[in-house]
Amino acid sequence: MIDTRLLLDDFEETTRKLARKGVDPALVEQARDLAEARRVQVRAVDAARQEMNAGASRVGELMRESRRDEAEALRSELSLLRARLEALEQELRSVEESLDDVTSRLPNLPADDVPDGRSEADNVVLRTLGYDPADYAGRRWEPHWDIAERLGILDAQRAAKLSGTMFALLKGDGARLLRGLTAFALDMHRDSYEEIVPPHVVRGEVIAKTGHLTKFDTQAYRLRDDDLWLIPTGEVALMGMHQGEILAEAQLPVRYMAYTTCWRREAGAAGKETRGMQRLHEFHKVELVKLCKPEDGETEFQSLVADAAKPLEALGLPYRVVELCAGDLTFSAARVYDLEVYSPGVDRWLEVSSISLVTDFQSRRGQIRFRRQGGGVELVHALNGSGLATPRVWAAIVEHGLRSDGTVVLPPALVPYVGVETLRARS
RNA sequence: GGAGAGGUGCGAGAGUGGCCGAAUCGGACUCACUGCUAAUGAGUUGACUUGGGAGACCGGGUCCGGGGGUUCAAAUCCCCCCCUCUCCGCCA
Repeated sequence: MIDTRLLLDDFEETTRKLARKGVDPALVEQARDLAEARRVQVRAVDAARQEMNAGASRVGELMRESRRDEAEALRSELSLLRARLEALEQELRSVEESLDDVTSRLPNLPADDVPDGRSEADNVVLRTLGYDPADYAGRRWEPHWDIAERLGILDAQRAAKLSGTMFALLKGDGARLLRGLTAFALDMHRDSYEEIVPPHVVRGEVIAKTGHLTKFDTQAYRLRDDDLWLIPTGEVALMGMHQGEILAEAQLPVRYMAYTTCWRREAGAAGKETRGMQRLHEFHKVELVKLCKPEDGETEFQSLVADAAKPLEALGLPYRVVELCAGDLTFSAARVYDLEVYSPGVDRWLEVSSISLVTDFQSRRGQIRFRRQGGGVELVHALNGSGLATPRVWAAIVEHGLRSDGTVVLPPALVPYVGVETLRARS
């Protein structure tokens, strides 16, 4: 959530920034009015409580001095005051509820230099690496699902039998390729990120504070008999680790990575772009997250982008870096770069990593803070991004490695991890 | 899953209805002493919120695992939940 102080102290500017993200100014105004109403109500409640507290200690004094009659009289007086106080408190709660309801619909502010724009069409390609259209002319490319089925490393039929559409079942070298990819990515980042194996099932409270469980975000699967949820991304577990904590300045930046399974309901996503490994209810991913001081956010962001790109380069996959325009930014992000890998099989750029600078948006709800050396407590800034999302990278490797004889050559960097140089159909 | 014990500030730990945002010890920070470090002495040291002030700061309110309740008054009494530890059971 955003800082409600911004609504009160810097309303014009905040409205303008949120408008770039497509937020109706009327909603911002509504939030501001409620924030003001809350302050007024807080003052009223505090005044009543002050009176209450003074009266209560006066009763104590009178009792000690054995002035029973006076004490009794004051007690019944305070009894009435208490009723009034409770009414005021009730009103305050109701204002706070409305305020929370409205502010929970306000996204994070975009960073100032994020390009204007309304949709995906206005996103800016910052750089393209390793891609030459000429490389793909003059020969036939196949989508990975066809190649993989032929090689017997992906079995969509049986996955559907077990679990329905948008699930994958990998076999043989396909399974090994997945396992190799994750080990490869984890090794690549081992010096800068601490590897974590978190629980894959978390409390509703934890996931809610990461912003992945709102009225509008119903991606996560819930366990039927418990208030526990399957993580839609490792970010949820990693960001949840320090909720409610005040870290020492010297601990920052915190850099974690985790290889986890991710589960997403992907409601409404059925259809054409879900074939093969493009979009799954269950997939595997190495996630990177950082917590840092506010002033280090942009630097950490750029290095996170570089870190996320490193495996793609090492695997020799053509990719591009896209900066999302203000209107296309995700709800909690101030800045997002997407890494997209070119897929010759479908002739499209597929998002394999989305790197977000979340500033203090998540840490405010999660109360993840740090104490400055000289004193003073502040919210940490948070960043996250995929270090390697396996399904689409798996698919890209299969498509790019395709040779005319139907076999698939693996990138050399991966060979030690998979144990073979070529994926071929089992005879 | 069953039985018991317990959750208090940065840490340890006292407090069982008003004098408690909270003893004491430790840690950290500041100052003094000192060539430096150590030691010693003095002092400071929770978060959030609201009001005043340019600010240093000052006043009010809330918070003793979380949520309800009793009471003029709750860290303290009652109920529910969460967590930790010990023992038993089960188990990869």
